[in-house]
Amino acid sequence: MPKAPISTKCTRKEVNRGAWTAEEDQKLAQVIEIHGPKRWKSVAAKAGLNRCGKSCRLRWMNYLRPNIKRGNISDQEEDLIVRLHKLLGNRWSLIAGRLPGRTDNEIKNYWNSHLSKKIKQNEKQNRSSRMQEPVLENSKVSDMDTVPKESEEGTFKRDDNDSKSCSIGDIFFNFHSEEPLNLDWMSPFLEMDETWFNFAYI
DNA sequence: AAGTATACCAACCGCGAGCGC
DNA sequence: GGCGCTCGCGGTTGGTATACT
Repeated sequence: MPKAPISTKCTRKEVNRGAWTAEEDQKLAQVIEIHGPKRWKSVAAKAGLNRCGKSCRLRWMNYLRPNIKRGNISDQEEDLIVRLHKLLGNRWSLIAGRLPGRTDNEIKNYWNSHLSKKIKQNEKQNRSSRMQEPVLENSKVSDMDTVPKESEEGTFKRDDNDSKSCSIGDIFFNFHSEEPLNLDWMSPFLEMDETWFNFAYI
């Protein structure tokens, strides 16, 4: 008889769901203060919360953690999010890692509700304005043209071998530069993870 | 004022990776 | 090596607030 797949879903009937109460937050924070943010299943049990570990982790990561900023994403932060998304695609945790006090969930929500629309609008405007411009020989492509299509749609893949087409120079050096940059040397780094990024993005 | 549409965001879900046994 | 558990991530859902008709 085949074994049932391991479920990560909180299926216990008695498990609390939905919005967290102030009391639950307090209990969770107390237990984490003592035992640390690990072993979420036991944290939930120790706190006497009828919540699954996953739910506790999410609550801690997005709300209860110290130094969490809420709301009012500044223009600077927004600009950074756009640039990072251009580079990394939907790797929200990496993007959040570059924005102190912001969570991946918040950035993801902000992107989905604000920025994705904004960018689509910009694209439309760019396209329509380009339609009216005369086509110049050897004319330089715009920033948008250097971004992989998938990235625009938010489905940039981690292992995308075509990542060379992402205009990393726009992000790291001079976002609005008119000068073409030779960035071939950087393409190997595009396959790497946060480590190189911490090094490269200052 | 009431009903409907849209925007926002907290929370949930499924999946994959990492780790210890 | 295989299994089970835990964690983290990204996609999605659903409830609430606000705007619009």
